[in-house]
Amino acid sequence: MTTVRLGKIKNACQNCGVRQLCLPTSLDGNEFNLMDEVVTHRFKLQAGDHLYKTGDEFHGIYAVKSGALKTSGVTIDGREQVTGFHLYGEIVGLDAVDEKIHPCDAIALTDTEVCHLPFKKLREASAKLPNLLEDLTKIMSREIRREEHVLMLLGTTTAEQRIARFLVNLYERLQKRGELENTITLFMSRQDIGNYLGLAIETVSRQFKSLRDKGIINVDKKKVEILAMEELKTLAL
Amino acid sequence: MTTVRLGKIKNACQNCGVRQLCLPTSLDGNEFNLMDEVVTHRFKLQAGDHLYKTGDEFHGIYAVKSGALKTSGVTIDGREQVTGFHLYGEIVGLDAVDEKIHPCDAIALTDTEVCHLPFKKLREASAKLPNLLEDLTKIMSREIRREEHVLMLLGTTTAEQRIARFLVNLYERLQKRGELENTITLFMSRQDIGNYLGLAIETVSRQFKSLRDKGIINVDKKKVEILAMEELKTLAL
DNA sequence: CCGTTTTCTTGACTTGTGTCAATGAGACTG
DNA sequence: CAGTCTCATTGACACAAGTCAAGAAAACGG
Repeated sequence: MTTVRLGKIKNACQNCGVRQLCLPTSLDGNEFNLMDEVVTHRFKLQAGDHLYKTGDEFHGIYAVKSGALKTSGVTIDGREQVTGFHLYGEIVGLDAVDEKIHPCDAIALTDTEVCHLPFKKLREASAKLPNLLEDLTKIMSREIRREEHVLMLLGTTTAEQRIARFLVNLYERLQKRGELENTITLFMSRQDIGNYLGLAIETVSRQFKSLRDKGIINVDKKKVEILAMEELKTLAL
Repeated sequence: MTTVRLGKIKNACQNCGVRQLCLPTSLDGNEFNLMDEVVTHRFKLQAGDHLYKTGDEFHGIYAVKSGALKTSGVTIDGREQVTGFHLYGEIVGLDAVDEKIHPCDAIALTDTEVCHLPFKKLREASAKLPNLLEDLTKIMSREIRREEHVLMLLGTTTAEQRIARFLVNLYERLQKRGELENTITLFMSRQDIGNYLGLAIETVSRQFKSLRDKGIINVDKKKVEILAMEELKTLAL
């Protein structure tokens, strides 16, 4: 549970350009050389490690290269609230650009590799590279939409709907990354799922059981096999 | 209930620079002249008018100059879900930058004035003006944080907490705009509030009544007078 | 390897909040 | 002004999901 301090790990990042970040990049050719200046460090986190903590000074955003992270804030009354799960190919830290202080924790859920992108450099490079600027705004826009999506998910819905939507969403995100198996691995705990979906941990457990009883999924520990995707999607409606 | 089409209203926007947008602007002097090129139109909406609808092509973002808007999407199962209320001084439309299509509706809650900021121009100007670029990223970052805040609000909390937090948040936003009265005007319906907070309209009604019985607020139609702010904040915890 | 701790599951019970239904209060219209 | 609509309030009731509690199953650590 150690916070990774920047600068400690100084191994240069070779294969860490925009293209490999799974960003909606439109960069080509020489521009990549410039981009590589932006990416400074690539380093590893173990499950439970903090990438940053609430209140930490903001130095830049992070591209998740492998593994997964959760971001969670602390509500006014002191409870944890998970605000998102971030798979590889996604970006974390965009919520800190404004105030220059991280408003939430980012914690690795499993062994995870991230690339650090100093935001100042990114901005400077964006001024020279129109395409990069476009990418940057798109990435931020996408993050805004992602959160809106979660908001929609949390509106007045049943526990079953939330769990179903959660599974479908996770499946689709993994599918986009080329993972076509029907079995998805939950890297997060039941606690995290419940917290994220606004449900008690027991409810999460019961819903998994209920879906299993209906023959829609198969749950074994952190492995969830989707047996009837169409039915699952119907429940998600 | 008419959608305002761009281009129909072509009156140039005089007092619509960044400074007046209540943005965290750091622009000075001549740069403003460039900025004024970015702002194209300023126009009025009546209560119920759509600024844009889900699926509309994205032409730019909008700065709310007066009044208030709600943004709401349609969930997979066809229900409306309010994702935010936007007071004057705030920006709407940032969630469309990525896909170039508006993922939600933006509807005026009262008579509202907005400025249209073509995003392409904004981006082009940002490449020349480092400060503008900084502002743009900050604004987007702030929007991301705003939504995270709503997420935290919707996590496992009671109806009373949600209503209390909603009122405190609204009060503080109005206060930042220099409105120091203890009476706030809800420009949105109970329906919208309930939808936004994930509560049934009846529950909203009952919670208002309950807070009134406790002597914490005074409700008369859309006017909410806060009698005991400290107690309200305690309930919000 | 066994003891300890954490995480997950399952059951019994309670309660907050949604649903249904009826009524009241304004706002708008002809 | 009565008639129609929409919006808000209030009450009665049911049920989904939270809480409490106990036990099972992994994970961890020496």
